[in-house]
Amino acid sequence: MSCQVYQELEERGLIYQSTDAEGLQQLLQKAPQTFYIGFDPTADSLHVGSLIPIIVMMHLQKAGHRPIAILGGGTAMVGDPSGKTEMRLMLTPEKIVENGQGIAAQLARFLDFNDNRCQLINNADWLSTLKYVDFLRDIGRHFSVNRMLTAESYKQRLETGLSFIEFNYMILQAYDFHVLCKEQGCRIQMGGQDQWGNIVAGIDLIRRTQSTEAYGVTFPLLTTSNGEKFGKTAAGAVWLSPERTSVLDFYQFWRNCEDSEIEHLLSFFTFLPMAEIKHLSTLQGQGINRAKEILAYEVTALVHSPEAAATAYQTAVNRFGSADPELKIKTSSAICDLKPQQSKEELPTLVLDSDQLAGITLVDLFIQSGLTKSKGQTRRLIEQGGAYLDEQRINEDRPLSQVDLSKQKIIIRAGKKRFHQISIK
RNA sequence: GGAGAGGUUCCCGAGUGGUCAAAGGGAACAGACUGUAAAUCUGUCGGCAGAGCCUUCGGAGGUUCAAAUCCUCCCCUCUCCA
Repeated sequence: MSCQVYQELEERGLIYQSTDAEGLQQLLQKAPQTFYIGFDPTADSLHVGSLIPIIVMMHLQKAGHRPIAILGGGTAMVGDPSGKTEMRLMLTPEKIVENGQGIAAQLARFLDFNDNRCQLINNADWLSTLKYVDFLRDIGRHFSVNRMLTAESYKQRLETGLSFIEFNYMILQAYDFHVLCKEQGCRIQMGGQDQWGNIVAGIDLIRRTQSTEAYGVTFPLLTTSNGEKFGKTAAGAVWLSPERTSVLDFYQFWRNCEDSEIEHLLSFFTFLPMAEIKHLSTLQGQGINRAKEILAYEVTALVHSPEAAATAYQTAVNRFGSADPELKIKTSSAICDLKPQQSKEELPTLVLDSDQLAGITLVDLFIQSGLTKSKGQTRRLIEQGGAYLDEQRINEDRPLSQVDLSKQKIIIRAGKKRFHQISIK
């Protein structure tokens, strides 16, 4: 099995570039390897953009290799200019630590940390105690500025401006790799496509300091058809934490992907066999909607839980109908064990008692639920016919009526797809 | 340190005294069409009220009946020079 893992990744399109595909394959076949991927603690939760690295780690761990997740506690103090057009806001050390804890908890959902099968290490452990002059003499001497400037990640920034602190990022990341190679025998680094320069810098450093051949792999950068970064929506990024992105919204994010993306997304983000994915991707009309349901269910189950995914699925089916009510489309996904029933539904809910609702207008209600952000925006929504109360189009703003208040719950809707439930105490 | 260019609403980018909440494009949102897709078309796109006010054009002052637009100082970015 383990000898197949590189091919598996390749087949799924998870590999964008590789420093030495053949050497790497042999290495992975020969013996269990330690590899590492860095995560920036820029927020206290990961978002869907980090899902690819996580999935790759899962694939490799399943094949018997040992992942190290590096928390960029030290490098976050500097800020990576790669792939960015502007300098990032600097985070306070306290915030970085706090974010790191959130991320660590999330990673534990995906990877097996037992028996040292996976490690989480904060690079602040060695970076924060570095001595500047010593570092320059031992490590800095191995870097050619001329060479660094040719890196794609810097080229872009040379147009708009690059500060020295960011310029150092590459060296620090290379040093991470050097430390991990020396102390953990880690010879493989992986990362997003924009990390190529940083990874290669590490490999060069290791060759010079340790006379060891190290390897690097990058993943493709996901973009939407507009070239936008994947995982950004109107509401911002799609987060893995249910507090930041509700499970239903998370499910819907995948459910609403573009037709043309379905094959990619299934192969990247699910563990379904490739043969099945190929088949699902060829489906047309309602069939492709079933493929999207499978995608949404699988990813939600992975990130949240099968139960949460089932509930989100049920809710969506209640709202929008099922793409394959007779389960004609074959799949190995557990979704086919679920029979959509009317009863189960879980919408994002706002609980208010009747005092708070007394005299409240529909406009205010929409704002309180978070479906809209301002009164003007809500009025516009109503004017344009996109506001609904219990499936009835709202024609004008009005206070909630006695009839509304006598119900236990009311459902408001903005546009076709965004719902919120108000539960009345 | 010297010379020049510039910082405009989510982004890009026009605007150089009133007709500017600020062109145009993108993104976004709503509607129509659909398959909870894409493309397309239509509308919206600072806030509060409802056609009047408030906040916005790097920051702080100033000139003026009136400033994103003029003046002063400051901050930041880029380019060239030392």
